[in-house]
Amino acid sequence: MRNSSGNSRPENINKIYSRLYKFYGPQGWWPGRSRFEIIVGAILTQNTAWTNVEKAIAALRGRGYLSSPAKLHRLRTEELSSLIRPAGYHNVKASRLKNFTGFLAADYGGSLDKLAKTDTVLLRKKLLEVNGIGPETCDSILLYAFAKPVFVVDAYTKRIFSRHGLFDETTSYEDVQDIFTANLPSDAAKFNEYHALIVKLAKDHCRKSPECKNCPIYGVKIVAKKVS
DNA sequence: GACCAGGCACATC
DNA sequence: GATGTGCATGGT
Repeated sequence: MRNSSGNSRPENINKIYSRLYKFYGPQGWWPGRSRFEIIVGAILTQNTAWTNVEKAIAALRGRGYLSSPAKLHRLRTEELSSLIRPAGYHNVKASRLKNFTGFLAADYGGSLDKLAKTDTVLLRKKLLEVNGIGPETCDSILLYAFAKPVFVVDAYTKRIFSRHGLFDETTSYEDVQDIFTANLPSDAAKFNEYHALIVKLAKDHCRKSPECKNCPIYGVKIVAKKVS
């Protein structure tokens, strides 16, 4: 059986980006009206379809709770949980949202501007210490809310690029991230678009049929220079 | 009615 | 360190 990781057409990570961008065009991520909305969305979308997240965001926005982190922080956890119910896992996510707003209040006086000025490496470390913020949520916040040049890895990235021979499916989050970072210019706009394009590709082709010949990277073996 | 969706924490071995 | 499990709703 011929699979899509066949070695007939080797291309590098940067070239795959160009190919996807030409095929799909700009994706306009992240869908959010403010930095805080993007952060809330990043937590709510954990293992959840975005259409469900939109309902929860709309409920919060309609009541003015997304106008400032402090406002959301003052909301009772039970009520917050009830408002975000459509996004699923509403009890854990309500706690996670309040963990973030609590962290912001305690360490940055509730100021997203102050947080934005923090050194990226330090900020990443601190965000990962917040219960409920793991690597993908953390990096989504850094990239999409604060335009930091951090590559976001998700289940789609692993599925697609392992299928095309770039790494083994069991490769860790950090190792996958290092491969992309080492093979692309450190450009937040490009990281933004690339991750969004991977999600688009996954939804468009690679979930239902890895053998789909209309896929823009069908039959391509993706290669990378070694991570030092 | 099964399966999946832009994860994460925690228990257990 | 690897593996298993709970968390939950809504679309296909």
